Amino acid sequence: METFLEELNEAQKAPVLHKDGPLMVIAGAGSGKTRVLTYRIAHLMDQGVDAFNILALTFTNKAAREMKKRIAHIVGNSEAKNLWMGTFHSVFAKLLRFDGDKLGYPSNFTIYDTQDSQRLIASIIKEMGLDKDIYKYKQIQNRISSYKNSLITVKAYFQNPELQEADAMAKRPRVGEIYQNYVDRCFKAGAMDFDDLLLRTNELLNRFPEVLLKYQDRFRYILVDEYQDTNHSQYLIVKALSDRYQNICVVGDDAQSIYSFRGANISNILNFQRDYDEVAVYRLEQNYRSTKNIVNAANSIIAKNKNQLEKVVWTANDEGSTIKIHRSITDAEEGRYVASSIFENKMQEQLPNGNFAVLYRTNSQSRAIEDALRKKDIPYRIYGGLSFYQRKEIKDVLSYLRLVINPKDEEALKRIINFPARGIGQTTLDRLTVAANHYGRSIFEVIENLGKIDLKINAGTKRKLEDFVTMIKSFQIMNENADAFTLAEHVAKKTGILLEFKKDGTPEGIARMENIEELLNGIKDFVEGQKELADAKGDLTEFLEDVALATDLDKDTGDDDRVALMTIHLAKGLEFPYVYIVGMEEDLFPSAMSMNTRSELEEERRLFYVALTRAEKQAYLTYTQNRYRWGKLIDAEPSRFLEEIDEKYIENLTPIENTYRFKPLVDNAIFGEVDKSRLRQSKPVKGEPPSIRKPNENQLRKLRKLKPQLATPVGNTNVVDLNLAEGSLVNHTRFGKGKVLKIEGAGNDRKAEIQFEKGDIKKLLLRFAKLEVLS
DNA sequence: TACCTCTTGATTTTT
DNA sequence: TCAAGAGGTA
Repeated sequence: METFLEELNEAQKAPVLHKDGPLMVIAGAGSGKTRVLTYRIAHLMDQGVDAFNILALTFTNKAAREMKKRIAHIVGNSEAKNLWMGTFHSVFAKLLRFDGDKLGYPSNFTIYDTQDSQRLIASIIKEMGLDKDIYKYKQIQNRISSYKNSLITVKAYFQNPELQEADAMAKRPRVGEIYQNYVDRCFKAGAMDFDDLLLRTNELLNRFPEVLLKYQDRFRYILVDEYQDTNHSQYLIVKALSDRYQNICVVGDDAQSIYSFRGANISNILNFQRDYDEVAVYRLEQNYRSTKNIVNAANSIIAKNKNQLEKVVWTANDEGSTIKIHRSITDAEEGRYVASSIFENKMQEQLPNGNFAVLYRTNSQSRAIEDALRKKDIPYRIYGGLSFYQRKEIKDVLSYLRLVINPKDEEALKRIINFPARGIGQTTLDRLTVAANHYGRSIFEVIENLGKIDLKINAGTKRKLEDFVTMIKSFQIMNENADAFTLAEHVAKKTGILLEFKKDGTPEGIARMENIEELLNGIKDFVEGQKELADAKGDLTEFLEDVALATDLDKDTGDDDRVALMTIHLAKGLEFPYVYIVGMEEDLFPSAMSMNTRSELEEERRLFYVALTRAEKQAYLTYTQNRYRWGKLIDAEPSRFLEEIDEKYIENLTPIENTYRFKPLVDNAIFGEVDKSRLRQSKPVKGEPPSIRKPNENQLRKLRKLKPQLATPVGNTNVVDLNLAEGSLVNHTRFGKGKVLKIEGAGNDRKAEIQFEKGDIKKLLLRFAKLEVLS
């Protein structure tokens, strides 16, 4: 039975065998921390601990699923199914479905995603008659979110003069009122936002000792993964639940704390030893993932940070090759470099696409990489960004389903009451909202009672509203007997939502229809999967909860073999033989928004550390000298992080002196490229990820207008053929007036050296430069 | 209600 | 630069 212990090294074995009392495992990157967690749980079960008494909190639901599978395999019975395992949000959502009624929530409460929250806040701001330029809904939402994560309730807010003053200073004295209204409206709608799932759990455990006791007694062993990324709210939940038995095991790496922007508090892990008595501390320092070169380079970077727990990560793996640094002229060229390098490595080593990952700081960087990979016919998949479930058509269908489960769900109702169009306009909706606020009821209830309320709504509209309610109610009746798939399919057809996109006939409409079909397939899979589980029925509530808390990583990727594109944040916990970290430039990475304080910069550095330590065999760092940002080509400087790596571990593929001797970009006349990617209707590959962009109606309209111009000879002739000579006076959109000193190169490579009046001498590629010839 | 144009913000990361 | 939303007009 215990043979599985032989698969661990001594350092790993110790925390696995530790039985009772608090323990902390400081696990360096790639040191097998998931392994320790998995085996610890298996060992506990093997020692006779009931799976029902174990709670494991992971960072993604996918991680939880995989761990469960692994544990089931190790212990060799079906007990693993009874483990409570998942993200904080999904575990406590489940808990609140049982006991949330004590706080006045229905068990079928809706989970509002960020977009729902923002829309609600926007409409509250509007209803309050506030200036939307001062009260920006996204900023307000952000504020409210951080209040909640710090357990600052509305009441606490109004008792805290400092907070109120801070908002008043920012010329937003009514933030508190917005907060109040927002909380009320969510409650009335039977909805919780992401932060509520944690906040309300805290409230529940604080206010109801018998509930606290019940769960303390149930969760005798608690394990928390990625403890460095927990926020205050999560910290308190863990503290409360573990208080009785003190069997708390946290695993993490302070060097990989990268979520402070959403309230994660690194001091949770730094102070763990102060928070609990007689903490056993274990360190996992041997890295099994990467080469010596990568491990050492990463160590040299993180050493620049001041605030950290002591540890030395080392590896017995091969030396490996140096980290390659590559410079390019533009972001498009950077993409091409990455694509051809992947292609080369693939061919030389005969590797599958799945061995490669491209990591970036911001989602918007994916575009240039995508274009290049597509050109080389290298299959890829983008993770994150606009996720499948956030797409308009998907949210629309889901909104109908949400309304079936919880008719009070205001945001869902507002989305679809007039989509597809059924003659219920904004004016009507406004009147309904006013009435709903007045009576303290939901909009749905107001419509149900139209006859009893005096509203300025004409008979025709009233009938349409009643029809709508009748339709939703018919779905509710159906939901009593049908499974989620049957119902969803019925809804998609009956509401006319499928037809709406079908008849639109544009490529965009077709793509949306296909997405809905994919959603239906997803629901089908889900229903079939759930039926196998003991505690699940495959009903709609379960599905909606799954969806609300799903991340892109959770979505089944299938078995197809693709290069992975994602942000560094999303890559945490993953590993790839070959990793390309692109956009190593100042203001991008480190981000311009995160260089104001030392701690922000240290977080960026930890982010770089995370990025680099994803690589097993080979890491590439690339940067460019010019990059399109905000629609403009801007100068970029190499990231300071490049200089922070010890020289021993790196190799510059593009020495400084070669700055302007790059190969001509013949295949990339700007217009040619943009144009082609827009015109071409990308054929959907099997299981094509939704993130591949298709032209939408707006783009097509523009394209139609553009066409005549594009019919003229290919290439940016009007620019390249500018009547430009040495001595010409020119005007540049950004740099102002200047005089041409020298012209060199030909075709796409043609460039001019210009002395600008402001004093700078710049060398500009003519096919990019926005120049007007003055003489 | 459909269609069009204009304005605005986005490019920091996400459960 | 691009996309989404707001607002105007027929």
